[in-house]
Amino acid sequence: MDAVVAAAVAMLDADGEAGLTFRGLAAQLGGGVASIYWYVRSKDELLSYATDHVVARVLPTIDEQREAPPLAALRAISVALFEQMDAHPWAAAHLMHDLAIQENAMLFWEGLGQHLLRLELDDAQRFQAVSALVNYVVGMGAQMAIEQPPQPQPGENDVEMRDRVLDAWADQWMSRPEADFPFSRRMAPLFRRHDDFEQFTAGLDLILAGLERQAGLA
Amino acid sequence: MDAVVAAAVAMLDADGEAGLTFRGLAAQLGGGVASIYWYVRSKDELLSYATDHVVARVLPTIDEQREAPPLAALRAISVALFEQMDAHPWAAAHLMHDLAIQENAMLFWEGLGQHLLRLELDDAQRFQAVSALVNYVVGMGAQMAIEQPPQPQPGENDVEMRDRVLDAWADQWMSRPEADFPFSRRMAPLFRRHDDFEQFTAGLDLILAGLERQAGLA
DNA sequence: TTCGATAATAGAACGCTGTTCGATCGCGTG
DNA sequence: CACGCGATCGAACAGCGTTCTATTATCGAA
Repeated sequence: MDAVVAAAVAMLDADGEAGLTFRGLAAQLGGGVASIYWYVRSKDELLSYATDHVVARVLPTIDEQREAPPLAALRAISVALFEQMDAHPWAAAHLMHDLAIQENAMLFWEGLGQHLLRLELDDAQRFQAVSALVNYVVGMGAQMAIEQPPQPQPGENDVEMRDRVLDAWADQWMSRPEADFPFSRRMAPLFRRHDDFEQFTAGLDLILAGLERQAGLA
Repeated sequence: MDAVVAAAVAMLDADGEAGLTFRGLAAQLGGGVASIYWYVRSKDELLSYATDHVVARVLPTIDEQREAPPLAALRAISVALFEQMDAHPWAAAHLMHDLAIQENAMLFWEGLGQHLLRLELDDAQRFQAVSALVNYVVGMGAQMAIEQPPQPQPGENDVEMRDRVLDAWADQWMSRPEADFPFSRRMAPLFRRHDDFEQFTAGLDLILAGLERQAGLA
């Protein structure tokens, strides 16, 4: 079972979601197609297991942050999940889909929540806060995945592909008339050399700043 | 062409993404399958057109907010897009996928950005802010879509289905041991009667509060 | 009016996918 | 030894997106 999920994760990392097929997975495992169905009920379930498999790697961070100040802990845990989304771009789209399977996603949710219990908020605010944080992290991860399509041109390394994709986006912005798109044109050069991680933390800090104020700490 | 996209949107609204097939779409249009390929290059492209079709309905709001205070305008425009994601849950997953096709998504991005130009921020902060806002709205829309699966049980109206799905989630939380999941168990009753729109705006206001402070307004 | 180019449509087929079925294997227990 | 059960296998099914090639409709130029 672990072997099935591990092989699935490897295939997803290599070729994205379209690259994971039951036939390909069976071939990699040296077995038949139907065998996989003994372990999982469907491809959706397999994707849920695979996603939970990579989410497991944020659990140490959750543990480490147990004694940290609440806001710092929320930040560190969110960053840890984003790093996994960045390393496994296919995962964001399937996170939180089936909590009966995704035990680690449940632990992540709970891990954020426990730090919110330590802030001076009412329960509704806590619920909204954890929801906002989770959706921001997952949404950002999914968006970053779009910018990193798993189809590199032949004879092209990662950084070259990244430059090509970013240039294509920036060109989209620059191709619009200045009068109607002053903002997009102004942002194009920034986007061309933007850093995903930096952009993610900047938005995260906006949410945390709002939370800090709501908790009466700022 | 408009008829193709309109029919596709109708099918997507009815049965979700899995409910849109070229054969079904061709049957609804009273034509052959291959005819659709004269208008779109692939299903992805069709989904991009369909998504842009519903995004078009936020354009009036963007126009109305031209003279509003920047933060209020950012809020109103974001809310308008979320309302479309709520009405068309399939759309969130495809927003911003192909800006060459999704002209209205581009206008939405620009619409947010122009209000950020009116705040006292540097360009990097503006870029990060619009990115955070867009990803939050889209991410939240995608997450809400998960909670609203387009497969109602037979003989069940919308509110009954919603109750059933929400109860299933809340039961997931309540089924964990109290000692390990104090937060989840405490949130379960809130989730059972939570309102998507309220939850969305609460998180949005956190981001806007952080932005307000960053701009030196609070 | 006729003709030819081009926009648009149609049906049939291809290759691939997730999924299911029934038979079969390996192996520890009684 | 034989039984039962966890695990595997090959073959088949229905459906999908996509492509190919042939055919029709439309319309301006001669």
